[in-house]
Amino acid sequence: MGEREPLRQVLTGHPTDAARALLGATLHGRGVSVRIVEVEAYCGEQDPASHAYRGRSRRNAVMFGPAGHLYAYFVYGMHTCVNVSTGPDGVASAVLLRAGEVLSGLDVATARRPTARRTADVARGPANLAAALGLNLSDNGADVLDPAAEVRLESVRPPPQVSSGPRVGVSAAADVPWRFWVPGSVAVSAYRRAPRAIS
DNA sequence: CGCGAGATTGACT
DNA sequence: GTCAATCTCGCGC
Repeated sequence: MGEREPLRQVLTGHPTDAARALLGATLHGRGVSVRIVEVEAYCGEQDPASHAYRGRSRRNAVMFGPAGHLYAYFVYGMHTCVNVSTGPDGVASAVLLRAGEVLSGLDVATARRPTARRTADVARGPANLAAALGLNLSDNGADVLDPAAEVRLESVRPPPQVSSGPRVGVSAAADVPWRFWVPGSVAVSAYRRAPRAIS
């Protein structure tokens, strides 16, 4: 994945390649910018852990669309998490944004995350990342590669190293190493196996 | 430090 | 009705 290749083109490829390309990228939005340091790939209809595994629905429709759009979903009755859609139009896949380091707007982000005790925790964890940026379900479908978008992604420089391992908290396909992170980042989530993981 | 449980709502079996 | 791509707090070692 060349640095000069437009981000949209990389995201239109396989979600695991897109996931690696998203590490180190900057997500700007609503007064806060974060450097993405942890993500997970979800391979749509081929992937039992993906929301799109059982086909298209109202909730997962964005996963079936073109790459570079936000797929925001609500879980556990209280949290919003965000993905970036990947793959060509018509093929479902996405990359979940799991953690970021706050680059600017720390005061705004901290106000949105009153329970975070340390700076590293402000955008650590998928629901916390979404909260820090002020993202919610109304952001579903937004094009983050549109330069005029309120929430936008900027490819900067890929990290020197990327680590991979099993995805966090998924109950299916628990052995697939489709979680990617920047080793050494303080904002990377602690790995936690799903309670009812199927290995 | 690790483990366990509660919170709380929408989507889908 | 069941389950969920989570977070936080409290307890025990």
